[in-house]
Amino acid sequence: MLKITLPDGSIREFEHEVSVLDIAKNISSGLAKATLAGFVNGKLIDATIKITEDSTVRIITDKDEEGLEVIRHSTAHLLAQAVQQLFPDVQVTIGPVIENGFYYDFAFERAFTPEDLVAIEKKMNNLVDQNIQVERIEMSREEAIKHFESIGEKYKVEIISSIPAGETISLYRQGEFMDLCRGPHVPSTSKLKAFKLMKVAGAYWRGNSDNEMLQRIYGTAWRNKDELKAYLTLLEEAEKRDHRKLGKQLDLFHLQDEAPGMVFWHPKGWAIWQVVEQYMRQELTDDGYKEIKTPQVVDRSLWEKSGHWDMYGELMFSTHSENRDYAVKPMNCPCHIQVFNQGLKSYRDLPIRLAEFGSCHRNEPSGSLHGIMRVRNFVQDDAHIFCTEEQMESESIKFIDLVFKVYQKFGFDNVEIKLSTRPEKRVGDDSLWDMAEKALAASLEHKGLEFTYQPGEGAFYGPKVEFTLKDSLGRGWQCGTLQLDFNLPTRLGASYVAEDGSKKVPVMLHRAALGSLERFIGVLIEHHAGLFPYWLAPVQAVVLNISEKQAEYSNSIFKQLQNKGVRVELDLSNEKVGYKIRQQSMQKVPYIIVIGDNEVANNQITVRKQDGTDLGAMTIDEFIALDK
RNA sequence: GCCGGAAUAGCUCAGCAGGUAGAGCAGCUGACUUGUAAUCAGAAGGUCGAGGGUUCGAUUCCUUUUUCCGGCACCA
Repeated sequence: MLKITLPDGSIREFEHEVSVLDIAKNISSGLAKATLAGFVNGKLIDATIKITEDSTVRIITDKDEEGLEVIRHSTAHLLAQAVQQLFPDVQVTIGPVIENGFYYDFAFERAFTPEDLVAIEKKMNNLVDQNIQVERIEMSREEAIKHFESIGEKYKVEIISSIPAGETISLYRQGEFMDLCRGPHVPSTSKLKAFKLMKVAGAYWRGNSDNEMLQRIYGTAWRNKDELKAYLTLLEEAEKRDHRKLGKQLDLFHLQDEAPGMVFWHPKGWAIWQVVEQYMRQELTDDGYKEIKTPQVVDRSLWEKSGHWDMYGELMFSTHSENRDYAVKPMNCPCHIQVFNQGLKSYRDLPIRLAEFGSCHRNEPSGSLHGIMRVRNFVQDDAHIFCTEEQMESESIKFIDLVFKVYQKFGFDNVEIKLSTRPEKRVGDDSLWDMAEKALAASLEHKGLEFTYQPGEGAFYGPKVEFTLKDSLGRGWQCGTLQLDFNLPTRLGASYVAEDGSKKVPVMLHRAALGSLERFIGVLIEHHAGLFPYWLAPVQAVVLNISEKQAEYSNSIFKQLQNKGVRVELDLSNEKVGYKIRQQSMQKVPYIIVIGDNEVANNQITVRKQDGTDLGAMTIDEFIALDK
């Protein structure tokens, strides 16, 4: 007798061992049809595996998140099967689930073409129609190795060899195709109903750039066609919001061949920049920071002392003059320590918070550049806080508060937090790392914030907290950072006189809320799809006349608005109103002010919002007082 | 940096298989003096990313190179 406990607490008894699928059949045929896998005693397993002991069972269908994962994973296998049928020379490697889909890496003598993708997808659909059963097989390590060696799959052999001894080696067979896999998988290929191959790309074997490059095929997979369609629509929406496209359309900035990864800001883009920078400057002042400015080009010896030359020498722009080597600063912190080091500091002076909107250059690998999101010349809302060990937690907390306040102001309220700990290549004693990692975790916990650890991802001088904000399309952008550093102050000789008269090394907090302003403005563009809120809009209003007769009055309105601090433009061009409104609407100007004979006669303005709402006639003061 | 793709007028894009380029919009000129998302007409606009090669002839083929795009790797 076998007792199966279901999520609602009910217990079903069976004479013989049963699979999740059997249990589902016992409940209803509809459920059986929808069954993809099962959650048995806390473990996700195949629907067809026999359960031999009393168990708690949850049946997984496509309604469950796990169900969708299983679908995606099985679609990756389907892809591999199709590829092997079409290209027998291909070796299969790995095919995991990723956000929104999956990929599979193949070793192939050439790259897949878009035409290949079409053929592969067709073959996949064909395999779905054949409704091939998916079967789990367990093997000993030796058998598995022998099997994959016999069919020339050397990557699989390598993977098996890296599976810890004692772990079960499982394979999945669908038709003639058999893949090494932990599972679980859908019971048959007919469960895979909505997928699409997206793109091909190169990817290093095992993610290591020393290894050979494989051919990766990306795909997306969903529960049904509607979900697939919704996802593809989302991608289209994202494409429309692309900051590179909008940057051109809205005349915000440009990039050109002569300065790869460095932005030419146009008046409108720079207007946004100024709003963002001035806002941050105000917040920093309110929070007790002092703004400074430090040199752009600094002698190599400083970077050697700081450790940057060793770590990042290759990625720094350097120059020389009169037998001296210089580097263009890739970050502000070593210079900030120089400012701190001027004059004797007492514990009474701490914390000292030094901020700088300093222009930094990093010679990022060519392939990593991306619009204004990843550039070689950037400015951060950067600051370094010098404090005592006692102060580091309260300073961290203070900064965390600032980050959330600032993000809120820009309209982001979904923030993810990660804590990156000591990397392999690092400077400083482990005892210092212990202390720093603990302090960061403690301040996050103090704020009651949830976070995940990223082991080994910290900076070479200290651990870091990363703040990733989610935009209106749900995409994540890592912007803010908080790093605790005991090392650079030591290396660069920073000290203060403690209460007992001894000299101590201050703790340094590296912190930025927005991160690179270039990147942050890129995120703002995509988040708002170019339709900036009034306070950020580069042009907040445009005054346009209906005919030449109102030119003079329009000009005086324009002047008055400008005097009241509105970023306003004037359009007196000899065009019809409809045309002018269309032009300004496409430029996404929040308010269009139309001036005709009526407005002149009544000393008023007529206001139209970007979305077409007509706010009617009003005075300038009424317009200024509008809740925007 | 690595794999793959791309580069044509200010912008968006055509240009079949080698015979020195075409559209729409913008810009310019003129007419019209306009009431809420495109008024009409005319003229003009290009070393086809850069260098080298094959060819009688190259935007087209080959090659080198730069930049961009999609990924990978990297991201102090």
